[in-house]
Amino acid sequence: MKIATYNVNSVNARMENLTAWLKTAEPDAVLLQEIKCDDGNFPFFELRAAGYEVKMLGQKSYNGVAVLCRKPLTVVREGLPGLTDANARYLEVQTELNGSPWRLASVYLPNGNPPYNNPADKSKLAYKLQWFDAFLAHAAELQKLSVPVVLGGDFNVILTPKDVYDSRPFVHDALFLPEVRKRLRMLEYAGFYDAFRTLHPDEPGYTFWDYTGNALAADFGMRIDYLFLNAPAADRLTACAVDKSPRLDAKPSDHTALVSEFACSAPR
DNA sequence: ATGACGGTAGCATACCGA
Repeated sequence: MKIATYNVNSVNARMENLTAWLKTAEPDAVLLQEIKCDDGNFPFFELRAAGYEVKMLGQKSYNGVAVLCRKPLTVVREGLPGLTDANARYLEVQTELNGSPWRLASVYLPNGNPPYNNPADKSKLAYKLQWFDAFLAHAAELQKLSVPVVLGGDFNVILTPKDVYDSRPFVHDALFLPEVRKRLRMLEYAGFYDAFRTLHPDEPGYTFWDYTGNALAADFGMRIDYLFLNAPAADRLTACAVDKSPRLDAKPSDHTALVSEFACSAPR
């Protein structure tokens, strides 16, 4: 049973890539970020035809998250508790996979960097930290669940220096600031396991390569997309890998897919 | 410090991203 996360950078611009990838990768559930449309423009029928139930939290032009699943989905929450957020960044659903209930959330954390025309502006970083704190508080609540939980998406965090081709250009970047990385470690301390790093302690695991320059060819990547698992999900984890194939397609997203595989039941 | 590249809105160019 496979659960993936994929920042598509516009679901409509990526439909050829996405449907081709769904056919070859055969994930049971996919957490999408940056769908960049509202429900009036979302390709419900095409994804249904590809074999997936869909729940989405959309927004015109920017952001937007969705969950695709081979099995029926129930929306548990749109947005985070205690946070008034104009942006569509969090969608939590309940489903049944391999005959047991699973809780899945598609997460798109704010970037946090200032606009180019105002490098001194700290308001986007403040929003990122506020969003992160609301997310951590909710993640702590989710620890009370006994069912497997997967919190996956684009976290916009380079967790450690080995999660980027070179950390030196990023020391003042909102993806690598100490207060941002500390918050992602807090998610781990709260009992959520980094699926990729749990199984691959030394591989880069990059999930993003910039469109510009020779970033892809030179492998100037970063690991900013994650699947975080509570203990019941981590006990079922059998594999986790970056699938670089969507990034190598024509007209790709700048991110690629991260895929975890799970056994039917936890070991005893 | 800036720009490269791509997507969206909307029709020129501004905003956003990481």
